[in-house]
Amino acid sequence: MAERNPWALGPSGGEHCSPEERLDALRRAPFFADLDEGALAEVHGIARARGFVPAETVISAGSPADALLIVASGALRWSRPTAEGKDVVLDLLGPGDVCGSLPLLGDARQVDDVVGQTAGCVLVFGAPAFGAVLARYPSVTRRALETVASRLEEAHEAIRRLSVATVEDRVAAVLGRLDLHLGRGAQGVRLPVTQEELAGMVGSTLETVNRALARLRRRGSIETGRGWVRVLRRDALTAGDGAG
Amino acid sequence: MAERNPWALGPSGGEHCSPEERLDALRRAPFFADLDEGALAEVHGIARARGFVPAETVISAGSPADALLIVASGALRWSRPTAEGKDVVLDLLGPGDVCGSLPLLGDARQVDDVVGQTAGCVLVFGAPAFGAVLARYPSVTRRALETVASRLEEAHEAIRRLSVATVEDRVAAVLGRLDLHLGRGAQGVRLPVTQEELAGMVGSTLETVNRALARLRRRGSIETGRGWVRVLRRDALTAGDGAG
DNA sequence: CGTACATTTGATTGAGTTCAAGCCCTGTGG
DNA sequence: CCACAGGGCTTGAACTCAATCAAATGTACG
Repeated sequence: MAERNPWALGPSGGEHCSPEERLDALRRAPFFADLDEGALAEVHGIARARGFVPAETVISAGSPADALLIVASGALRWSRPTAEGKDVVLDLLGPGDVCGSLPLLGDARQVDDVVGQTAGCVLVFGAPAFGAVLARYPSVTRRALETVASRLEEAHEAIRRLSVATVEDRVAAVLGRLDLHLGRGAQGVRLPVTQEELAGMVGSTLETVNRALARLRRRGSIETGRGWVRVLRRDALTAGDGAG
Repeated sequence: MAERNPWALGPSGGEHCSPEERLDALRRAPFFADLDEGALAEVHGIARARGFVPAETVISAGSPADALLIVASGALRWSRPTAEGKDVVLDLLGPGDVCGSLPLLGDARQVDDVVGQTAGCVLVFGAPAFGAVLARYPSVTRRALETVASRLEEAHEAIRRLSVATVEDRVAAVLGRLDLHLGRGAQGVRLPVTQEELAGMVGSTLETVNRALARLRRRGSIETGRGWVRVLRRDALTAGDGAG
């Protein structure tokens, strides 16, 4: 198939991103919604850039809580390790999304793993750097509160779904959200997820997810391929998810 | 059984709480951890008190997001309505806990129901009142951020458990958390939950929860009765929950 | 003392996991 | 250019946990 993969490694191997991409990420980050261009440039100066490739660990659970990341390009997978080794994927993160924790925010250790889903680049704030931003721009704290509150809301929705919906409904819901989330602007992008990762996201198994995807495919809602899923009709997906 | 029920209605029908109880709730609320007694008294003056009885709706999903509540006494049930009518219980709230949403925090409507679990009393902040508190005491925003972040963390843990643990493990985990949460200080309090509510909390059914409780009871970890559960050995409960 | 509601227990059914095997695509190295 | 190997996808069959359906028993409270 001769389709260009928008997540493919760039010429530089994908480990870096341009200053424009970095600034754009800051503009999209809800944290900084109230800042003007000058302030954004200043914040940009405080951050450090770091590239990553697929499967590269960017944050590892148990390490000190000393980094806050903002995704500039590419996608990251945020997952929680379990004793049995079956990681639960909590979210996929795209440009403008935030992850990581800081002592400032009440955490001592990172609890979750964050690894590269595609190649890309993140902006990294250390604790002192982010503290400086908070002190200088009080609006950032309020925006951060909103961001976390809306994440909490999404998490509650995920809990509700895990409680009442079937695997097929949950797969559909996750695909709809990923499409909305990672496919900003562009409709019907190939979402870079394997079926195993989807299983981790809906709390199920590879095989069951495969069967659910097969039904969705037969129904014409999606297309699938090796390592990707394309959502054809987002509305059809979210129709039967038992939402309140 | 001749045991006094600590959640029973008081002489006044439980709809009110004393000024001391209200101040105590504010002291326990993480939001106000940085405030001194003078500031607390001032905040206390801004809030309005409201009593509730069991099963009374305090916040109803879909209503305007114009109230932030802090529990002063008693317990509230925070649940999310589903299309099928099977409410998913997201948490039980005790003294010092916060719930509700405000436009300030990015919400337009309440998404969840909050109803009385026992009798008790809450402190209510309207949007302007809470805005005034935020303006006067900036530390409150930061504390609020910590609070919401820790809630998010708990929600992620719940997601992980729903994904990998059995119903019995989930029941045990929820009981452990409720005991820690609602039984502050006093060990082995009768937790005011029915098995149906527990089912809502672990995403299961009445009957399955009953069988799980029976096993835990046989094992000597809990005692149960009509409308309550007592945790005897909290450590024994959390042993097998498949935590990472 | 009866009524309403919570709990308990049994039988049945079904969605989903687990185990097992085969296929297909892609990248690699001869 | 072809063979091969690894990873991801697909499918089948047995099995398991939990939901569902159906009573019966207990218990608080008017």
